[in-house]
Amino acid sequence: MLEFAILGLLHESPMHGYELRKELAAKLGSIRAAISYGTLYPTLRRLQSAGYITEADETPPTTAEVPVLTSKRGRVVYKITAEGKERFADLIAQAGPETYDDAGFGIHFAFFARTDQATRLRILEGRRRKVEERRESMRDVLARAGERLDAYTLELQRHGLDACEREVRWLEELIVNERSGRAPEPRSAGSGTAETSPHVQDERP
Amino acid sequence: MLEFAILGLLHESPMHGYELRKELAAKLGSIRAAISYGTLYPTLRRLQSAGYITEADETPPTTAEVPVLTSKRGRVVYKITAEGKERFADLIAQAGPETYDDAGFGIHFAFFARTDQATRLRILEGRRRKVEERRESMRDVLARAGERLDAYTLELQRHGLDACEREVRWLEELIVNERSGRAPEPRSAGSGTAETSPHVQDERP
DNA sequence: TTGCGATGTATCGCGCCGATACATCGCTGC
DNA sequence: GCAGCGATGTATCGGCGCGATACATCGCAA
Repeated sequence: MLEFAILGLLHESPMHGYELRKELAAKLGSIRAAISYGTLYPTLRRLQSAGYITEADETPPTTAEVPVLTSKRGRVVYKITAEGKERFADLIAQAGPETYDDAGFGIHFAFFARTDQATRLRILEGRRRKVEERRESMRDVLARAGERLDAYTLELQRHGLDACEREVRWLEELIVNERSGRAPEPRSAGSGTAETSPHVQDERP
Repeated sequence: MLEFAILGLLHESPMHGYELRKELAAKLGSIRAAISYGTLYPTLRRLQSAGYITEADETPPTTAEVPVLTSKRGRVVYKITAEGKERFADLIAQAGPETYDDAGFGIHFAFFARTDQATRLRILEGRRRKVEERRESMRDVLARAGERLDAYTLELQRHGLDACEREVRWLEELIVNERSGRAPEPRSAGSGTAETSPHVQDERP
């Protein structure tokens, strides 16, 4: 899953680890906490040895040869390879059941701008189905659990049920929009949100 | 974290693994998916060798000695020990920072009926603080990210921000109730939810 | 000049997950 | 009468991801 996110980010521009983590935190802030280094660096290694990313020597060597003696060992910038782009596309296309849990869905959604409309629709509907199942199961618990559960547990279920219902409604909206070919409407999110046009689909480097 | 949940459940009555999983799914349905057996059984083992739980031979031996030859190896029922209850109380009292993330908070909340009021308040406030921080960080992203992020990512942030704001309001309500000494008000959750009175605090076996 | 916070790379132990295997029990259908 | 199927039930394995920790450099403020 993190593999997917990293490939997605490097798809936009080369980056080093620290930067990657910050961008990820910004892009996925609503889904998950910042990625741990204990995950990030091993994953980068794995991606590199799989050939999906390579080290890009940072400084364009023309500027100056000044700092030769300090061995530096500074930041390591990675960039995505052709195989990496292919892999990313595969991961989008496959979209198994793990794509519909909280984390998986969020990450896939965050890269919808690089996902074709049919797949977007498929993922949104899969997610909706999953959240609906969750909702039904919680309704059941709330219905037959008058005695069995204490007041706090019930309150927790109620709050969770509410969140599920909200998410389903949100997904419905997105699905309707998607079917009609529009990108998510800009809506009020500040004052002058720029015209982020659909701009879907930009494969090929 | 799962250690805490298992101890909490066994605190109520002895159970075998499968049952434990189902009860957990019902009690924590709003928080997390059902616990995996790959977690459950090793955890039970760990708890047992730490002395927090023991095997309880299921059948009261008086009923019948009929099935002797079939070696059976059927369900293994566990029950909590005195050390286990102590451990559970410790885990409630400590309530470190991991108590405030999504999973940790949910699990602790689910056992609020066994938690004293002061600790309940402390946990609710810690959680609120954490969600508020998350909310602020997402507001920042939304404010300065007109250009940097695409429409889908923005939509994701908006949905996440909304969820944060709701949770903060929910927590505020709970905190007010808690301060005034009331349990969460029954509210509309069916037709005749029975009088689940506060009934907080039942230590001592 | 000392010290601190941001930037930056890296490892280690371990909790937890999903897949998988396997065995028993009771039901329904042929 | 027995075949198959879904529920109940215990268990292991590989691997992802986390939190803690270590360490090194840079710029700035006290």
